[in-house]
Amino acid sequence: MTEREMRMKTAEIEKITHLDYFNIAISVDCVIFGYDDKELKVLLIKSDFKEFEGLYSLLGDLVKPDEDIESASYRVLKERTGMDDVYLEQVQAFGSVDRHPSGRVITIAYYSLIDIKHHKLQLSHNELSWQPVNDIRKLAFDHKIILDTSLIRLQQQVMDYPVVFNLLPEKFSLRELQELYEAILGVELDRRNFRKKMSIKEWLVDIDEMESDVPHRPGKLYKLKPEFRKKSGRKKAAPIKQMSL
Amino acid sequence: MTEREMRMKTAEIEKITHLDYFNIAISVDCVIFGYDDKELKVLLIKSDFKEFEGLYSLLGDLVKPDEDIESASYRVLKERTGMDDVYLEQVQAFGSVDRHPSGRVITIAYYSLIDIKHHKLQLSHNELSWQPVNDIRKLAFDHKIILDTSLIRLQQQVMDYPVVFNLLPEKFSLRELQELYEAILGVELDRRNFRKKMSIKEWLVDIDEMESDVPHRPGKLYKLKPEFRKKSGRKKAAPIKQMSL
DNA sequence: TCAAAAGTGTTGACTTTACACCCATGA
DNA sequence: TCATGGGTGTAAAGTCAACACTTTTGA
Repeated sequence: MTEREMRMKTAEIEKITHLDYFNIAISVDCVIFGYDDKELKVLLIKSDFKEFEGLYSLLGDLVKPDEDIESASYRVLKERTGMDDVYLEQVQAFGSVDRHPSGRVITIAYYSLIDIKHHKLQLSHNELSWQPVNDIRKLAFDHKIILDTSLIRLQQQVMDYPVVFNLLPEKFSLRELQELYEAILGVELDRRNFRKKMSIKEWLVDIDEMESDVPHRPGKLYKLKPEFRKKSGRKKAAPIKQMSL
Repeated sequence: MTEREMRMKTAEIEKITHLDYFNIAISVDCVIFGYDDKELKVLLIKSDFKEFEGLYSLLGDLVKPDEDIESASYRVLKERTGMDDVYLEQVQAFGSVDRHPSGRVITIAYYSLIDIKHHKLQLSHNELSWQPVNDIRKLAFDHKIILDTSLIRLQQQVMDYPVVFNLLPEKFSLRELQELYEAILGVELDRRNFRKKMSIKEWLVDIDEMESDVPHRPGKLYKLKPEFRKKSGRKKAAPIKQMSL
């Protein structure tokens, strides 16, 4: 690189920096929750940014000018998990001036609930990994705050609406369901009271099958009644033309 | 330089790569609630967009590149109401591609609760007006949806936290407080049960004064205990250098 | 036969709702 | 003296929390 080229680069960056003073980029970040091994997990990726070397971050991308923000988060989900038709809900926007090292980027956080078993796909590829929510101490950017906020939101939702089923396979036992609630809420629940409450809510249908492969008395299996199967997803991701990266 | 380091983007390069995407404008819109004449009201302005001639819209502005989104909404509030130190809370972002006729604008909605009596200022100036929330049928842009979403959020908050006091003067009677809850929630409440609940919550302090100017037996006046006076406002608006418009 | 979880009801504490009368004030 | 809301308690219904024993299965 000649000195002239070096100077050019500087000038170019100068111009960009200036431009960027008048412009704000907007991204979506997805807090993708899964449930496995009796723990609530979240899908993370090794950060690409030098500034955050060694840290993980949420999955996100810039919003394209011709794409709804909800579609953008569906796109990120689909690109990263291969899954479509998932539960997705906006949490809120995060927009501190200094939250992103390369400039002004306001991000809109979404949280998503997926059945981790349906995934298993492009994991070892990029540096994606499922990590237990409770073990996470630090993330790139302000992603730890986004995660914490999303978890609180999930905990609130879970108390009122039948959303946790998006984290489970279609058929599940009451024990699995209770353990999932316990993992999300971080509390222990009384089994009899839990079952009573579930039967009052009338969310479940007994499908007359039993667990198998358990080292103890098998429990009945249930499904969520179809009328409660709201993916909350009104819009699907637009077809992906090209994989980013 | 290892291959991984090569693959790692620096912040500078990231900035260049994604220059294309700095093409979306971002705004805040404030749903400013007030309470007067036993009705919940919202502060609106005549839209100056041809596309929305005759319609009102929420108060908003573009976010400046060097300003936090929360500060931006404080700024809008201060510019429009002259009030500082108000209750303000983010609702969510709205980002449909076609929500704004003059281009791609993603907006972040905030709702605010103010004491309408402390306002009264620059009202007749621009075309600001307080309108009863229940009478509003149509607004410019997607502002009706933003309003509806904000109202639902307010209703949820009100059930759990002592926020309604931001809509009242410092001293108020239990009747006024109850009427306010009724206006927000759109239900009638039982007076005895309402008073019992308030006394259990222990939010109020009896200031040993009575109403005056009421055409009936005066009630006691109360204040909110100072420890509950959370404006939720961590950040104030940055000092305004120049009035927009 | 042991370990592990399935399945199942009752009681007391607390919360919520419904409801009615006398009182103080201003017009 | 009348109209208006202030101020107050109780009982019944419903919800929530705590708690233990028998049964079924696989190892």
